[in-house]
Amino acid sequence: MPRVVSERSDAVTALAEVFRTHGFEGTSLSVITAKTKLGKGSLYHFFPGGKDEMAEAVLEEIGRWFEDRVFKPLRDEPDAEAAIEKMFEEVDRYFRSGRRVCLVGAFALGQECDRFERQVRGYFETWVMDLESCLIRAGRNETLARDLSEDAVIGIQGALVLARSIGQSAVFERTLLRLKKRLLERDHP
Amino acid sequence: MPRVVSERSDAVTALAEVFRTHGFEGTSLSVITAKTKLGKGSLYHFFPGGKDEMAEAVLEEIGRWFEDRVFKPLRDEPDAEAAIEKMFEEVDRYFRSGRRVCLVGAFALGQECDRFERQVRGYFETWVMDLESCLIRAGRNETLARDLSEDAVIGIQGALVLARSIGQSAVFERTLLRLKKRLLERDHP
DNA sequence: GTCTATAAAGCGATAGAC
DNA sequence: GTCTATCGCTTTATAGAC
Repeated sequence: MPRVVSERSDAVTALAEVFRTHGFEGTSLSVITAKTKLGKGSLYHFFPGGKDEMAEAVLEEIGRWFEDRVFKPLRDEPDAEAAIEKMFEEVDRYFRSGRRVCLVGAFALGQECDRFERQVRGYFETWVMDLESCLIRAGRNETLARDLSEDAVIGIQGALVLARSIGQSAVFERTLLRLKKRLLERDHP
Repeated sequence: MPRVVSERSDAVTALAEVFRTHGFEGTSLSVITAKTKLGKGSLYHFFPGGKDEMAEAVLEEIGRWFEDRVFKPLRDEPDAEAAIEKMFEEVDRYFRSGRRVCLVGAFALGQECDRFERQVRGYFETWVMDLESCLIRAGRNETLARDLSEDAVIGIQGALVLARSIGQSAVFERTLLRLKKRLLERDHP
């Protein structure tokens, strides 16, 4: 049987899925060892700080993923509209059409919001800011860009809540389309 | 010193706040006894089913509150636009301008979504459906009404996530205004 | 109804052998 | 690096006195 984890970075990927599924408090070391096939010895070797350090590593990985695939393109891609299209593609893929939850969003609603304040706040602030700058580059005025970017990030997070609640990934897909249309509309009211 | 709780219904109100603050998994009996000033004996007298039954009672109370203050007016109030105005007022007050979290939304993002599937699904389905019927009563066509109502519920939930993340209740207020405007716009594109 | 005492299990974390 | 054993603590839940 192949090992699931052979280095720390593999562990982080597995941990992300566990935390997403069970939440921070609901994730016990025993479910972690079960899902990662790593004993406590190895876990504490990789993450001396225990569960907190594991969650921090996961948040860091998530932050890096979004930075590479979403935020940086929003800032740097010369074609602003292409960057927005790409954002929605990546988001849809990442959240598996709404069947996967946003760990940062889930943390935001719980006590984890205080425990990991820096990472949670950073994730959302960056997202809104970079989308805003992209919209400005696309020719929107600043007020509208701010409004639209906030609205889009809010819409994605809210859609994840609703899609999971009523068990329809169609809700998520529909919402992404609506948000994209709103962002790309040339002559917005 | 006055007792915080003297009947089951008082306990439920206190429990709601505890679950909202600590989440389901993060809420231990010790924090419950601390916040409700009720010993384990009384707790298990009121809720023989333990924590699960407590959370169920809380969800029921939340459902009833929204039914009375939000859902029923959306269905029955002759003046559809007044019902929508009322919805936003009640929502803003209930969520304390975004400083308070939606327990049902938080449950939706975690394992509690399976454990309390009926209540979580019911809450959101009712909300979307009743808002939809209200919009139709206000003269919207069915497709648009469906889209707008989903968009509004999503927006509220997403705004709660974002407001808590970046610590600004202004985000929540701004979003409510934007959503209300969108719902009440006479000639929507 | 509310209390105290207590059970049984699970928790995060550590130690030390290998 | 990974294992097993174990620590000390907290957890949910129950029992029985009052």
